[in-house]
Amino acid sequence: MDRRQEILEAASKSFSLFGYKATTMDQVAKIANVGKGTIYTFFENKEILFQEIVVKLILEMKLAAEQEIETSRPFQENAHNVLMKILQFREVHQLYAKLVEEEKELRTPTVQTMLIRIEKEIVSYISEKINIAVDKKELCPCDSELVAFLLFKSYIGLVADWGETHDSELSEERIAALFRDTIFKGLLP
Amino acid sequence: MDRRQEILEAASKSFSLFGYKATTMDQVAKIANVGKGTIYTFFENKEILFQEIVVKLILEMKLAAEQEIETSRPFQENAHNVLMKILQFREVHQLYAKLVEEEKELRTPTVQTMLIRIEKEIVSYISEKINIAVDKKELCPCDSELVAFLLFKSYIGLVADWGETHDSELSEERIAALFRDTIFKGLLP
DNA sequence: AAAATGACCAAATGAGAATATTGGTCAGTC
DNA sequence: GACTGACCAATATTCTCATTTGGTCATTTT
Repeated sequence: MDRRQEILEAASKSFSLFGYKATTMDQVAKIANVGKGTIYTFFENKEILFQEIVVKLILEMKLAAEQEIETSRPFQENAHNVLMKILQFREVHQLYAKLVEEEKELRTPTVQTMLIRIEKEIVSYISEKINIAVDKKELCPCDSELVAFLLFKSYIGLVADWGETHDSELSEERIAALFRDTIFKGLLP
Repeated sequence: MDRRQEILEAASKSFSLFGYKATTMDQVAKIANVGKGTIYTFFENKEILFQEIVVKLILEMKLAAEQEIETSRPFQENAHNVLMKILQFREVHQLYAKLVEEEKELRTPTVQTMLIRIEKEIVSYISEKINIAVDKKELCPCDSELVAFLLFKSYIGLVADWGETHDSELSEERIAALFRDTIFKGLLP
């Protein structure tokens, strides 16, 4: 069997279960049934190995997002579904959730860097979708990069931070209604 | 002279200069030219003393915000000015800036609690202003609490977090334009 | 000979004892 | 009776030393 692939799977499993810092190369070697040295013939170091796994995570997330899109539906609805899916991904996907947790508690710098990379990817993905919608005249022309950033940060804020200052969680309908009445209303032609 | 007042000023100075954790009661006593025990005749404990100072900070901030408001101008403009003022306050005001820093680096729980309190106060202040604007038919009726939260989180995100993922800072005009074209455009009657 | 291995090493980390500081008290001073 | 600062338990910090870790490379396996 492909040793490289086995190592990737072992590392992915360990990162998902214990996080970046708590995963040792010895452990990865053991799970992959491989000598530790072998890992280094395929991956320069721990961080590079991690990077490759994060790239896979990003692809997975994009795939999950893409599945939420139904071209016949209005942009607003697709955008809402995609953003909610991504935020749900953040909580449900083992690896992503673990990294968010590690960043909050441990502040591992490598994890921090990688999470920023993921966020950048998300924002640029949304930005592309906005550009497409603008071309199709579904939206007014706008600073798509900025609007994407605004949407992402707003959704994160409402879903993840609202609980910090309020007792009850926000319902998805209330969030959808807010965006319908504010940002999207402003963006429609 | 008023001993209570002297203690407050000394504590305020020390909190601003060194943060909450690094400020010792001995130090406050020394700065205030007062025996340590005296502090405890006016304030139950360190946290209560801190609270009182934070309440003052909130008042100061509300005052600064209020000065940005010119009733003859449209809501949008006032809101932008108030929010920018608050964010500037976050960076410029010695005590507020120190607390934000301490929260980021040290994670002092007391500071965390107090910052949440300040944020709550800001959001509820903006929420009130929105309600007034709705009454005056300057804005559509809306979920003012949510819209205030959205505005605050968005502004914070754009001013404070944009730099994390991008090299150049956002200009104030670009921010203003974004909100004009999105959220506010949606809120206007 | 090419690929895989695991004993090995310097550097980082962790445990935990020893020490110093801190928030808070209260017997005594003024 | 307002005020003080030596005092105390509890927490925090520093220091030490043993362990663990990422990464290498001489040796073994295929």
